[in-house]
Amino acid sequence: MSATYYKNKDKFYVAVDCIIMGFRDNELNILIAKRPFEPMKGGWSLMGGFVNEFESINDAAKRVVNEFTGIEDIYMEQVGAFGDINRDLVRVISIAYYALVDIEKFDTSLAEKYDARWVKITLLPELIFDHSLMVKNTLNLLQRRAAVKPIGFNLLQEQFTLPTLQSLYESIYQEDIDKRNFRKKILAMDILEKLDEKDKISSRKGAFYYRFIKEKYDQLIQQGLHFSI
Amino acid sequence: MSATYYKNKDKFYVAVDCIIMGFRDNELNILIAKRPFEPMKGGWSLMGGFVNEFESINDAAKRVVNEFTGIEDIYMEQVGAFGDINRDLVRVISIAYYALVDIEKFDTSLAEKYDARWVKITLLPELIFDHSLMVKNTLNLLQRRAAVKPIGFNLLQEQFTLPTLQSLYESIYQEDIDKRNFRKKILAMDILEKLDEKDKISSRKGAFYYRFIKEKYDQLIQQGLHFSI
DNA sequence: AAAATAAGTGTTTACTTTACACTTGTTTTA
DNA sequence: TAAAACAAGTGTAAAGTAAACACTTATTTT
Repeated sequence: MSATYYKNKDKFYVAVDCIIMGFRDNELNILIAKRPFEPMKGGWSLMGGFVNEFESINDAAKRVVNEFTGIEDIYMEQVGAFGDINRDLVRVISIAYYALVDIEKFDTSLAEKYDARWVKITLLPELIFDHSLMVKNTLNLLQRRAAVKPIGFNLLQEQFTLPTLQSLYESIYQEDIDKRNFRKKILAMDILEKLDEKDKISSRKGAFYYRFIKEKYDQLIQQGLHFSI
Repeated sequence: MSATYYKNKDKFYVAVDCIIMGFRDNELNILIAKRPFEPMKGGWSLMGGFVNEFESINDAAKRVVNEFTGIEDIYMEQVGAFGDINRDLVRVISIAYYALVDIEKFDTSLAEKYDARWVKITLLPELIFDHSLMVKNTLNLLQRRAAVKPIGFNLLQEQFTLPTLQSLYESIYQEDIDKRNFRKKILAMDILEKLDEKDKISSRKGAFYYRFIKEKYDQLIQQGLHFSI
């Protein structure tokens, strides 16, 4: 049986579609592009590509994100497989991944090359195929993840202020957070280091910069405690 | 570009692997089978099958679970796609789904046919390929889901006792739960109906049967409240 | 020098979770 | 037929967590 087992089975194109997220102007942004070919030419699309025979799907997703952003070492997580029939002219099974990137590291020359742009998650247009559903599921997943793992820092530069960090979480949860409660909670975990320098751009008084200290986080975990916002 | 776009892309066999869960003897059980063909012939495997060209991956998963259990109308959820290279002789990208079934509805004749058996989740042998990882991820997902959605009832018959329901959650979370706190919480939601009949088999005193009332749950949700264990 | 602006700071209250031990109903056994 | 065995069933108090809430401070602009 084994030799012939696969013989009459169908094969599929397998793609990865990436929900590439950045944080800018106090809001989550997603990189989308005008699709340059049929089907759905001209429609708004996530950044995607096909899986090659000799790479894992994780590697394919990393390759795609790197291709469209120029960024290496990206925090990514799989959202799931989407395989409704008729999602394309030719049937494609697509696996969605979200990626959290520091938008400052984005190679802007690639935006022109691929006709891509960062769009606030609250202002996303309708996307082609099931891409809008992928974004919806991603936000869901991100909300659950960001509550219990310090993944939000992947969206920020190494130094950030607490007001910025708070507005990041507000953008993820799409609701306001009390300033005092937020600071109390995040500082109580003792995973941030306060720096001497202040950000004087976004306020007159200036807000102190902080850094996320991975070692302190690891220590926290080792003590059986956990990150929680 | 469009016409030739797919031309030189690789195609893949796509399978679904199903983590079919039942509840028996106060423990979660998973249906596994001895693989009847190469590669990995004789190894313990989840129940799987290939996706056909003209069905969605969700439908493929439903078809597979029905094929191996005889059960229709199954609660299922996708766990994710697994696509490491070399997971098979011929490369297969597999999409894992978990299914929660009432083990009493299981067509036992199929167990013989497929050399399948229910194994306690705590006593699972090593499974082939990445199937053990799929089970691990499933338990993780199930723990998060069962905490906020009343999906556990899919594993029980229509009538069940509170001690049984509690041991179900204990098996999902793999930890003991306080009897009084558990009852308080589940009854406070007012989504169960107490019946007059008792289960006299598993204790001398007998435990009252309850039923899950979906209408009451829907009402709960409509009030902006939510299920939580 | 006053006004404007966002950063920064503690306490109280409400709610949720956890810990904890005895009584009840029924069957089995002596 | 009484006592022992067994799991079902029940309530309260303490601890911990989350939520609500308003003023002061540092700096720049006018």
